[in-house]
Amino acid sequence: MIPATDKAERTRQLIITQAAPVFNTKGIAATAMSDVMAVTGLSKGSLYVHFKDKEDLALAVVKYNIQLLNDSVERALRDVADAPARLLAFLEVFADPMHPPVAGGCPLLNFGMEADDLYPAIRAEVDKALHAAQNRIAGIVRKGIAAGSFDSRWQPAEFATKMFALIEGGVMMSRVAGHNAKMKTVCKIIKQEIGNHLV
Amino acid sequence: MIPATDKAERTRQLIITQAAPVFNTKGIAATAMSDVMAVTGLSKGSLYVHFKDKEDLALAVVKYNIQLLNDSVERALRDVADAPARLLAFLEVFADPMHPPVAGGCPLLNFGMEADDLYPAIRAEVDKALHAAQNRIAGIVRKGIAAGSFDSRWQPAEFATKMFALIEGGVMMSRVAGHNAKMKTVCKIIKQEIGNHLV
DNA sequence: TTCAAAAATGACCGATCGGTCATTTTAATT
DNA sequence: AATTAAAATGACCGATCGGTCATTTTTGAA
Repeated sequence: MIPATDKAERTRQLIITQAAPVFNTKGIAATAMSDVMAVTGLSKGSLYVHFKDKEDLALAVVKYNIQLLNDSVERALRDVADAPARLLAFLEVFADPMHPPVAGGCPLLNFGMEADDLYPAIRAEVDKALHAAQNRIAGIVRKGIAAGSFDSRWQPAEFATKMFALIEGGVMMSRVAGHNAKMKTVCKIIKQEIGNHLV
Repeated sequence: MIPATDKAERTRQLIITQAAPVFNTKGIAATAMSDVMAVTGLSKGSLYVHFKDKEDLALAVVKYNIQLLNDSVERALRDVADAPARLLAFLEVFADPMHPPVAGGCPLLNFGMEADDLYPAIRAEVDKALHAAQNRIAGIVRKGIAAGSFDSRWQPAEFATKMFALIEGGVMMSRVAGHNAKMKTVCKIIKQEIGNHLV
């Protein structure tokens, strides 16, 4: 079929965008197709026109939530030029876990922990995004070194892992606590770390 | 009733210990009471003699998994006297996320992320354990300072949050990746950090 | 050995699960 | 306006969900 109409694609995107916060909040196992029906206003049959099964929908939703997160990062980095400020802008995206940029919280943390034993395709998608996030940080550090902002002995990849592990650990603690106290500590620590490597 | 028999308590503990790895691996939502029947060999009615509903069982299982983790930590710390070695011993408990001391992985991470939006009682239990873990680290640092092993300007509580956030973040990354590479980096970073504060 | 209380059983319940499909509605091309 | 292929519907399916309960079995103290 020649795509004479994009109705299908529009409906598919509607389902994904509406279902995204539900999956990211309740989790995959606890989200029923009836929840997706309720939030989209579509019949069950229609959902299965666009997705072959629940896991297929879940994978699309995971990808979308990850893209929302990446978009938030890119938006925060836009118009920020120098490397130290860019690291702070990246950090700011995750700084308030109780009011996260992606509804339901960090999808890497949420779906990563649920998928690691049960959904290999989703696990792989999260893994890819985790590496991309660390590469984003490492790239900023490298540019900062090249621009003379950071100490050239700083290890970009190692710091990227350190910073992102701190962020994810801090987000988890704050989500469980129900407030941002631990995340504030983590942010302070990361900022000190950055400050220690300025030239 | 005077506890004329401890049969009930023994059965209750059997259910908890057998169900613990199932819940910690599959998650609460994805674990069915039929799974617990299968792993315990008990009838459904018997399960409901000892637990009023699934969430009641889940809470007991969460507590048990957390205790297993705490026991692993205490076992690792036993017979280790000086503070720097005790920090390393603590770290070692979490150093191999693909072969964790508690079957299914770190229960604080697993249950914390699943419970934060859905199970308030379990969330509170995990929160308590997260604070206890950080206090354990902070206490070791304080003793190390008092004993003259660590720089007295080191902030125990802040380092405890830093170390535990790094650990949990590193565990998450390694579980999602399916190997321990990121956790190895995290361990190296924490060891450097400890080394930097030796007197 | 008796006996009462507690534990264990398994059939059974209504609800909900993920998923299917014959039918109707919609939409774009002719 | 007619045609046709795709989208949407909702009743329906068997399986499984969490949970109940009348009955049987086990237990331990008397």
